[in-house]
Amino acid sequence: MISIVLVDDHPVFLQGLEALLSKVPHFEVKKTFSNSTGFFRYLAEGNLPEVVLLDIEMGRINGIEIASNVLQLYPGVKVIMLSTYFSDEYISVLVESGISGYLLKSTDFKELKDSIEKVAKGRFCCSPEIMEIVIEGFKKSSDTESSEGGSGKEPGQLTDREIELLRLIADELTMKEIANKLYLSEHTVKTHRKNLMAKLGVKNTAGLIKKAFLLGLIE
Amino acid sequence: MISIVLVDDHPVFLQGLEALLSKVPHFEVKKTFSNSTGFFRYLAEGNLPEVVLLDIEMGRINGIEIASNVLQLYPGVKVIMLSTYFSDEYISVLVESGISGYLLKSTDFKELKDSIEKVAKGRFCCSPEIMEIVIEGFKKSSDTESSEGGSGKEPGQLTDREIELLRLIADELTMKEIANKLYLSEHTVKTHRKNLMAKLGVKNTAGLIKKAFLLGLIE
DNA sequence: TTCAGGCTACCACTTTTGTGGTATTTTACT
DNA sequence: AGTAAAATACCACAAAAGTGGTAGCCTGAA
Repeated sequence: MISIVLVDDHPVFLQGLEALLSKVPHFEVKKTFSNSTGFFRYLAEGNLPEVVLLDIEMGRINGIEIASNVLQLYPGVKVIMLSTYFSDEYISVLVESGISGYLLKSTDFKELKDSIEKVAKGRFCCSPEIMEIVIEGFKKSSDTESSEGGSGKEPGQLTDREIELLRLIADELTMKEIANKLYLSEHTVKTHRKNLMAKLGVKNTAGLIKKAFLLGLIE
Repeated sequence: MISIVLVDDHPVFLQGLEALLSKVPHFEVKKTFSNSTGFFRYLAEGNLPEVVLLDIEMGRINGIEIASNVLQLYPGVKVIMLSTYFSDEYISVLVESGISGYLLKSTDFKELKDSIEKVAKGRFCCSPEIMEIVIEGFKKSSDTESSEGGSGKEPGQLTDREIELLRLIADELTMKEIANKLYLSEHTVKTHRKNLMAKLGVKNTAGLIKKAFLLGLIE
C-alpha cells in the first residue's frame, strides 16, 4: 500500500486525480490539499505520506519552495512535482534539493501510476523531455560526487527542541524568558534560535515567525 | 438587505444556520467560515458584512479574541456572539469591547432573526439571561460615562500605510531598509512600527507577525 | 568503538528592536 | 475655517536580537 497526498491549487484537477488514483488497488490517497498551509500543518502533525504529488504553480508560495521545504523538513517523504511547462532552472534546483520525480501534467495516467510506484521504491523518475535537461545539468556540474544518500551540508529537519523553542518565540517570549522557563542558559536558547534561523533560511524574527506559519509549525 | 457572515467551527451548525437565514427575505448570508484565518483574510480583502455571527468556542484563537480583533479593526461591523454557556467574565469583556449582541445557541430562530435585525439597526441585544449579567456589570462599574459613539482611547483600525509597513517587516526588512525603500526617515518607520505594535497589542516582532497572520493581513 | 546529531554552553561584538516621549505637516471631513 | 486623524520626523536610552565563532556531553546507529 502506497500512501499518497495530493497538493494542487486547482480543485478540479485535484478531485479528478484523486478519483483516478483511488482506483489503483495498492494506492491510498490519504488527503488532498489546495493550499500549502493546510498541507504543512498536516505534515507537522506527524502524518507522513510516502509520496506527495505537488503542483508547481501554487499561488504565492510556489511549488519549488514548498518542495524544498518538504524535502528539508521531512526527508523521508518522496516528492513528485507536476508541472504544465518545464524550465531548466526549476528542474536543476529541484533535482539538487532531492526531489524524486518531475512529471508534466500532460503525462498520461499510466505513466503517472508507474512513476509513483518507482518513486515509492526509492527511484527517481521523470518525463523523457525532462530527463534531457537533467542530463545536461549533470554534464555542466561535475564537481559533486553525491547521488542520493550523501550526508550533505543541508541543514536537515528541525528537532523537537527547536520546534519547542520556535513556539515560545512565537509567543513573544524573549530569549531570557525562554531560558528561565526551560531552565536553560540564555546562550543555549540563542544557539537554538540561531540554528532555527539557519535551517529555515531566514534573517530575523519576522522571517522566523512567517516561515513557521507557512510550514504549519505554529498556529 | 442585511449582509451576514457566519463563523463557527462546527460545519453542521454552520450549514444549518446558513440554510435558515438564507430563507429570510432581506437577509443575505455572504459567506461562512469554519476558522478565523479565512474569515480575517476575507475582511482584510475589504469585504465588510453588516453583521457577523460568531461562535465563542473556536479552537485555539477563541471567540473573545476574534471578536475584539474584529471590533478593533473593523468598527463598522456588528458582531453577535453565539455561545453554548455563558460566563460573567466573558460577557463583561465583550460588552466593553463593543459587541452588539450575545445570544445562547439555544435561542430559537425567531429570536435570532429579530436580534440580527435589531443589531443591524445599531442596537444592542441579547438573551434575557445574559441581560441580567450585563446589568449587574453596569451596577458594579459606575465610573464610565460612554455608551457607543464615544471617541475612546481605543487604538482604532490600521491605516493603509501601517499595513504597508507591516508587510515589509514581514518580508524581513529592517527599519533602515524600509526607510530607504519608501524614502522615509528611519524615525518615521519606527514610529509606525511602534503604533502597529500598540494597535495590535503585541510586544515584539514575533507577536506582530503572528498577529498579522491570524488577522489575514499578511500571507 | 567510532561517529554523527542533538542539546547544551560560552564569548565578544554589532545591529536592531523596543520604550517613551514630543512635534510638525498633510489630508480629509464638517 | 476648524479639527481630527494620518503621516511624517526627532531624540536618547535600554534591551534584545543577530553574527560568528568554539566546544563539551550524551545517545543511538553503523
